[in-house]
Amino acid sequence: MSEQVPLPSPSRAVLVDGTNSLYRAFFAIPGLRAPDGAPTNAAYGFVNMLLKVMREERPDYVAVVFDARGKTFRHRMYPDYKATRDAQPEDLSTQIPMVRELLEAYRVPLIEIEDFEADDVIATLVAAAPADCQVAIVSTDKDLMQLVDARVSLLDGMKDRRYGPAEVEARFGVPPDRVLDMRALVGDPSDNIPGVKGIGEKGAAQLIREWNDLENLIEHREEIASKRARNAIASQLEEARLSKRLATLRADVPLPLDFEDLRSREPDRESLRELFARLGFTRLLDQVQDERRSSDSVPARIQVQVVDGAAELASLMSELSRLRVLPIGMVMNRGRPLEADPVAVAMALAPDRAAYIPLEGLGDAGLGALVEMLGPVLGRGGSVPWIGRDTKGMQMLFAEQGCELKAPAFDVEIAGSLLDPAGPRGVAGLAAQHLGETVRTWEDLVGRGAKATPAAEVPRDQLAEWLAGEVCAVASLHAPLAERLAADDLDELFDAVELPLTRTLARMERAGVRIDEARLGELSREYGDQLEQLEGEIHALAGETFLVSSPKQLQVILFEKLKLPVIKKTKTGYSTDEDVLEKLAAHHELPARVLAYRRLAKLKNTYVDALPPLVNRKTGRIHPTFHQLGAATGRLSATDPNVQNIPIRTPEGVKIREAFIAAEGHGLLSADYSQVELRILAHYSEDESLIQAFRRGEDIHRLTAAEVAGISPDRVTADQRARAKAVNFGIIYGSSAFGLARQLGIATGEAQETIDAYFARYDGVRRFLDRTVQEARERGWVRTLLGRRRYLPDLGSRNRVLRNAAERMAVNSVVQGTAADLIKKAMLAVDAALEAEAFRARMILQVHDELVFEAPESELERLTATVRERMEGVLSLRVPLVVDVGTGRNWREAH
DNA sequence: TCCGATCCGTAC
DNA sequence: GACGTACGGATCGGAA
Repeated sequence: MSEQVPLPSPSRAVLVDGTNSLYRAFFAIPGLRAPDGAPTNAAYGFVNMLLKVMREERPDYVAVVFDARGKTFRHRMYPDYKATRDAQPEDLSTQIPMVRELLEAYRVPLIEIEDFEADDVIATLVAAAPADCQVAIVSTDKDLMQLVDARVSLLDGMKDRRYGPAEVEARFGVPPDRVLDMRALVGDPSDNIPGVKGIGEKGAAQLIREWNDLENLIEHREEIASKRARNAIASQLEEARLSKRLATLRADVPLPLDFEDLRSREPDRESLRELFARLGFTRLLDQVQDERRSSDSVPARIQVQVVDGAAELASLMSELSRLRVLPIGMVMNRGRPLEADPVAVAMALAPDRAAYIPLEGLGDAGLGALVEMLGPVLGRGGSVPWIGRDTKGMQMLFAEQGCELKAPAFDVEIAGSLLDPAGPRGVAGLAAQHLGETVRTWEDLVGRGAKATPAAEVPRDQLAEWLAGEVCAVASLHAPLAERLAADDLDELFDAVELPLTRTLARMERAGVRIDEARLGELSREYGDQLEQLEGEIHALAGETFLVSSPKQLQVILFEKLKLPVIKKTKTGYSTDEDVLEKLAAHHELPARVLAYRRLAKLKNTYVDALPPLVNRKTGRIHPTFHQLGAATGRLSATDPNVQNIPIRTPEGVKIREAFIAAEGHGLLSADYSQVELRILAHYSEDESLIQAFRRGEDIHRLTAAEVAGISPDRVTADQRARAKAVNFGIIYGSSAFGLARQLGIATGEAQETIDAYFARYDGVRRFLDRTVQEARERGWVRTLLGRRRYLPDLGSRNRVLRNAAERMAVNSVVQGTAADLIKKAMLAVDAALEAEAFRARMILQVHDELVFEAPESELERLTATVRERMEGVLSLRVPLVVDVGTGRNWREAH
């Protein structure tokens, strides 16, 4: 990373004047018809033009804009506007639906705004584009010349012609910002804009050069040298002014989308194939099928060297040690690295050359032999930095073979997620966005879901070509992604936190956690019996049998048969969620039974019965996958199982936590940050009373209650404290009075009073919230303490619901994301200490503000001190960080 | 038969 | 419409 020179990399946008382009295509290519006889010439020409522009511009954003159907605001200004135009040819009109379908398949947004022409929409989009975005407008319409400047150019989609400021001036004799004034004089016969009769292009340019703009020219009309021009202008003042108004583009068109919505996307090749076949576009059909058969640009140029045998492997090794950086990739038969059934490994030796190592070709030793040779190069003492996609998985795979790799020098997926948490994940998406190249996804190769071919059954040459393509794409992505990380000040977060964290997470996942299968078996039977019992009671109360777990059927029973009151609606019907059933319990016995049924069914289905099948038969433990940037805020997420939502709040749920146990002779240690998000809020808000409360180590909810009510903390009731706690969390989540009221079961007005009292007391918090939203709106993104970003395009939405939601996300992302920063750093610090201080303890779980360790019993005491010290000292905020530590035989005891 | 949408509920 | 971030089970209906 650090050797990369940060270069600004401006984004590019292509805005196509669809109406203009379609007309041009219609007249340029006569006669083409689909197999069914429908004319297709304009659609075909249009698509080819679009492809040409996309190929040449490789835009990050793209949109096609059409004139509104029917009249526009210009017709109201001037009833004769475009009065001389012929009606749209019927053969053209019938092709517009085709173009719509094609654009949909290409996943290019089509914009058409009532009352406005394409030009106005384009002008609005140009204004909305990011400041550093290079915009290419595809049109031959002269009105668009007025938009040209250093970052905006006009492109002729069919000819190789580009109008920048210099070209515009060469063509019209005036710079782009004077084009309008010139058009005022010249007019436009095709739009029926009058202009000033008697003045042509040459004369107009001269006049504008001399007098700068129309109004100045009019003011000094007596001084115009040429008598003919003087008279013409004097007699047609209003025509000139009207012409200018008509030619002026509106940049304030209300748009139904945000500029971010224009991000280029991969086409839907299935739909394209179907469309091309239907329309008889055989050349395009062949192209898209070729892409599917063999994969396009990147792999097509890649040389694949298949390494088969010890001698070739040895010669590859000598080549590797000379590389500055080694991109490495792998294919596994099953998704999970720990149940590793690796099929092949590949390395990019150059951006267009890869070595492919099928593991079955290496004899019995297979991967082991390869790892043994690579170890010295890529291991902790090794000299070659390595990069890849899923570098955590790679480390797990190697570690299983006894080779612990050093942390990678780059990971393209992590880099991509850091650059934009909402951006594309896989190599294909990243290559499309950052390289403008097409890379096949794994699904392109093997298919999706149940139909997918197992990796081992894919023919070797296809597998080799695919993996070589991916690993070469990784190689090509390295530099541009690194540049963008540096440009966005994300390089330090990436290098110092996210990259080393891949190694910590790999260690953690390999460690896994032991579960008490016997105990879960007992619980399963117990819950099963109780569920059967409850189901019987529910059916009896309902007077018929039905599927209790079906909200749809339950609705019928509750609201139609029993005529219970409807409390809340969902999108499709009446809600039967917990809230509703609690309220209905006052009317009838049945809802309470359903609640009990649901609670037990949830525990049984989601945890009790789901955990045992996840036990790895080699290790006897479960090995959850931690997704390093699983949440948009920077938090981890976890799957298989999601260990981050194991129950804890109810007595029944706690039993599941008790089934997470330590190995023989070991104990579990749980360390969690106390009130970390509120501490972060205190830090950011610089609110003195919050800060002081945390410094004094007080019960923050009790104190909040006391301060808001203006009483002393020891007089706070349980109810007051609960309310304060809800407000404290509500602040972080951005909840409204309505939401708070609903949660606390109080009136909205009362909730509002509590919130008002809170902000009156904690005005620093109010200022922090306002500042955060304000800055986010200006920049389009928020950032955490360590610079992690999240883009919130909806902050500028005209839809209030979307905008409010984005404002809540802005605040929450700063707080939640900063907490994620903290604990990630803490994980690195603790993990480093475990290694440096030769602990046998292992970090095994992370639950957002909690770390869980497993250690020999004899180590627990020393571990407690080390973990607390590292976690509390991870960063220095305006308030202390406090960590609560507990130990025990199972997770409940430890927590 | 498979898959996505919907509803619901668990955690922090 | 109304409280942020996740994952996942069950059901259901439409597509294959």
